[in-house]
Amino acid sequence: MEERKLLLLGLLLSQSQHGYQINDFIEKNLSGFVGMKRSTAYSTLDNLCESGHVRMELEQVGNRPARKVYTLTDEGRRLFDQLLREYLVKLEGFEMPVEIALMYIDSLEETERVGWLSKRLAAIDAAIAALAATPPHGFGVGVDLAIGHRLHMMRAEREWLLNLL
Amino acid sequence: MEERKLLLLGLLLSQSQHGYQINDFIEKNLSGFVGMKRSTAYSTLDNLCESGHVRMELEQVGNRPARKVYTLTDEGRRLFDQLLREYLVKLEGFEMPVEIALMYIDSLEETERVGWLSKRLAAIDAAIAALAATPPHGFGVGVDLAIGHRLHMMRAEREWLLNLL
DNA sequence: TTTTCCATGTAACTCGTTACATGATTTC
DNA sequence: GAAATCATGTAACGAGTTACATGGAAAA
Repeated sequence: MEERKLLLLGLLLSQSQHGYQINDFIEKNLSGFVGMKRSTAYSTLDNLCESGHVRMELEQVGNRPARKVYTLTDEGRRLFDQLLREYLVKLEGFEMPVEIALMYIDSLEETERVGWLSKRLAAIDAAIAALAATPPHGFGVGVDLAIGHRLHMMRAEREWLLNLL
Repeated sequence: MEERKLLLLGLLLSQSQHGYQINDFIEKNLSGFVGMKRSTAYSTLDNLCESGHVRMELEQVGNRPARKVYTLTDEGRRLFDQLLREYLVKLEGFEMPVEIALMYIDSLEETERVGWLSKRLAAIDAAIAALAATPPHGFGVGVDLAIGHRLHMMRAEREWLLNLL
């Protein structure tokens, strides 16, 4: 959850926003990069509110369901600072499901082995192409940096696969 | 869960084993690579038993708690084959928590930014050294292949960090 | 007028971890 | 006699997803 919290707190750094707005931003600008679902954002925002890291105000527009506008509090800013540093050094995420499969790859025959690895290669190529095609957002240098990181890691896998094949 | 199932089914491929034995093997040979906890293994084995993918037999040795010896069934073998192929192509695990932090890295001042990134670099170096030092197990080519993959990915991050700094 | 967008949620479920509990046996 | 090892679990919790539910407003 802490990871999602960091994401949300960060999005509230620059401006107060309501839940839908945040989800919208994520979907339109970060989909394919961040995989947080709508309901998760809503309930994480609730939690942050309960813990006092964000403040919530209702905003009525016409006859629609009231918007819940969230604003970062001082404690929220402090939590952000802490989580940012924590995740910057935290070494997690290197475990990849594919590695479990690789452990047992010699239970496949040569031809099939090559076939599935090639399939993986094609999938990675597609993912790289998709991510590389997303335009820079002007949201900040950091986002492009983060996407650059992801691309670098995917290219590394690609290289590894090619070498194996 | 499917990922853990693949791991356990795979360990039962070569021979029937009881829970403690499996946990022991993982701890002694795969710790630092696979992060599955003991209770998780026990309950996953239970599930596999209920679903008929493994068969369980009790084995009494002296006065101790009976060993539960698990054996792969035909359906279990089929599940293994399916999961193996599935995870071989599945593109997941590229999301890394650090990337969320990277998105917001420009909220740190130059000096601190460099400091934390250097810390990460040191942590990665340590992790690489630890993993590279684990001896080959003779368990199968696959395990070394999987560890090689992990090492490759960690070195890729290291490279990326160095380039950034 | 039908579809899409706006804006929120809840309930049920899965997955996994943590901490706890038990009790015999072997080793120091 | 104390500590580590053998061998199993359960209960409670946390995090997240899925599917479902609502209902007005704008656009096609």
